[in-house]
Amino acid sequence: MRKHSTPARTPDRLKDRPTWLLGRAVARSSVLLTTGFAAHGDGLRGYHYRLLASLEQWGPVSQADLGRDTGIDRSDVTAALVDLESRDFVVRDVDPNHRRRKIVAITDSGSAALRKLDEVLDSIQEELLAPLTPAQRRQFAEIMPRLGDEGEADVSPGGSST
Amino acid sequence: MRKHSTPARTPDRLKDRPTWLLGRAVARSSVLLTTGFAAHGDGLRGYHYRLLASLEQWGPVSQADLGRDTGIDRSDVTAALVDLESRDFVVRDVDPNHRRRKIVAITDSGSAALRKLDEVLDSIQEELLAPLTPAQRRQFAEIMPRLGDEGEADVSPGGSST
DNA sequence: GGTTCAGTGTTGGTGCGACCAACATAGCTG
DNA sequence: CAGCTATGTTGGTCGCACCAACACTGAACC
Repeated sequence: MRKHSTPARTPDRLKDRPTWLLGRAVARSSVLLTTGFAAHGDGLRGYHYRLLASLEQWGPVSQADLGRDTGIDRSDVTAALVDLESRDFVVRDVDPNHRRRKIVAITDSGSAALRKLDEVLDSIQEELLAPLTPAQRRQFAEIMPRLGDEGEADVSPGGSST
Repeated sequence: MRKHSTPARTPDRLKDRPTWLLGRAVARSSVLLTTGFAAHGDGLRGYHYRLLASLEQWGPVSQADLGRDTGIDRSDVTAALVDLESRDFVVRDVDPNHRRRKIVAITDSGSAALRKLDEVLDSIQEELLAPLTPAQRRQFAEIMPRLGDEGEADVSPGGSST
């Protein structure tokens, strides 16, 4: 486990700012995620989960499409897939029609790994929302999508997600 | 401006998970922050703001204490302070009682920069919360601190904050 | 009074998520 | 065929968070 990071005291100009609040919440979320993944995730990380989830739900696609679907850069997709392939969670075959293209498909053991990660993630959600009342959880579920969406949203740096 | 990242479509197992929702929200928040800072922030980043804010509010402290206050690692504090000092936003003097220690203090131009950043940040908050009704904003303000706090919270990786 | 010991500032790493640029190659379209 | 676009890959960058090691200081212990 890491050390701390939680500030001993937060300046007034910071402590009520929504961006700060969001950052704090995601910090806790990230702790839960990374420690959970480290403990039961078999060395897999956020990118891996997102890729597997996308493949499981929509079936085989080219790497470029996979990247567009998941919002992950082509180069990062490549790297993560190499990893997943070496674990036999995924197979990549050259598209016979488009010989430059590679069609990626999830394997049975990939699906199994996905389901295992699902359980890990589910327990993390519980832990994350523990401080909230049922009513607050409902409010959370209604508010958050609005903050994330934003019609012409077109960019995105920091957030780790998963 | 960057390119995208927003997934074209999100797998079902992901799209309602609180950790995912949080990640999406913080992604948008981060976009606003980095573009805002890039445009009017004079090359300053989150760490800089946090350090200046802490110094402004609680006055001169040693670097180690600064780190503990802000939750920023000693080594990162050093790097950020070197930066701030070169901009004359901060002065560092050797503590006469503890000659190994350096007392950091914010300068007038540092305070001015802080206030300028405050304005940038304020407008970002507005933009971030734009999709919410006044009632939802109140709920947000009540819910988020609970998610971030968490009594024995002790760790923290990912989240960018600010 | 000398020897441990904790704390301080620095340097140089690591990891993760998100990005960008460039390249060789494969298919089209003109 | 030339020119263009798309694909997978390699190899970078940046921000934030973190860790290890070092030289040094001051204080506590014996």
